Amino acid sequence: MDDQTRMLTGLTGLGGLQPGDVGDPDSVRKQQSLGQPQQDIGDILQQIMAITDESLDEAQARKHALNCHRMKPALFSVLCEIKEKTVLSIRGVQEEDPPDPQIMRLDNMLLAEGVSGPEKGGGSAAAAAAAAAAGGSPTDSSIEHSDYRAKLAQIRQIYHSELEKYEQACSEFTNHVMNLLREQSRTRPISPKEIERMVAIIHRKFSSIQMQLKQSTCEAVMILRSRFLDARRKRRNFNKQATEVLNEYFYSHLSNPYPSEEAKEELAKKCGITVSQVSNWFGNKRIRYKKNIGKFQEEANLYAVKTAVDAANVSAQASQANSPATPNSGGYPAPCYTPDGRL
DNA sequence: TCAGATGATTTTGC
DNA sequence: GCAAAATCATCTGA
Repeated sequence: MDDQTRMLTGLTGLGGLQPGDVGDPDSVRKQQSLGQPQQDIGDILQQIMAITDESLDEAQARKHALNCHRMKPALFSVLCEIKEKTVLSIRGVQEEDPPDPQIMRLDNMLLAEGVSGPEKGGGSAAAAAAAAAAGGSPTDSSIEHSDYRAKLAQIRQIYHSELEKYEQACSEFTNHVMNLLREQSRTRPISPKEIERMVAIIHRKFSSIQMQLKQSTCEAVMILRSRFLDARRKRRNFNKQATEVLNEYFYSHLSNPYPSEEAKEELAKKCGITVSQVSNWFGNKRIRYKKNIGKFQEEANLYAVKTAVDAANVSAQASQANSPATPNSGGYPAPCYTPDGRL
């Protein structure tokens, strides 16, 4: 059964009209003899066709009369059904979009940065971590920390205010369109489903605008992060005492310059830096020592002597004259050389 | 201003 | 996941 046939069958069911009867004067005449409902449908169609030939006032009056016609709901119902099964059904296939992965990524990032979602220590925690990693002084890091937090709060405020504006605009526009369609549904066949689809289309358009807002916000956060928190930018040399403590450990463990987790923690504590900074320092030191032993020999000797003196002092204090100076035994080259490589 | 030093990050291999 | 190696970005002293 095709759509046209269905429509006519629908009308038949409602008013007794048969397929092929519409537009056929003989059939109309025949239907007139069959009863009032058939005549109604013919009348409605005739009036619709004739409405364009009339003046505006006449057309308005006619439109009103048609709106009040008792057969109108049935006719609109059938026309809506036909629309559902043709144009709208094709659109419907395209509307089932999966969630956009880009939006999900942006949402996750904004959430992680503490821009979207409930206000939390996300950004400030990141700031604190970065400040700690940068190894800056407490005063410096706290200033940068509060500055970063203030800027992040500003971004958050702008983001939420813009988001609210978009949502309000979306809601207003949706209501407007829905009212318009409901109003129009009195004069042309518009089903509730069609209105729902239109609302979905509007929401999609607004969500694409929201995505742009989210993208811009993410960019702003990234710029802020790189400006305030990029550890490379905030690199500070360790203080002299910290470097000495690390060097002492390195040269006194030259055979195996790989401090355990406990040793790293202790060194970090002594130097006032983080464990990962200790790891970085040892990583850099190992590779740079290995690459250019000659350059580091003087330094190695210095620390070897220092270690020996310290050990001797400890021994003297403990009345033990002959304790070993360094525990070196292979692996990395021994430190006690002259700068030209001689023992 | 610039070269070298240095701390941090990224890439690579195990 | 850890370490080596390469690289980056900043600091520092001349």
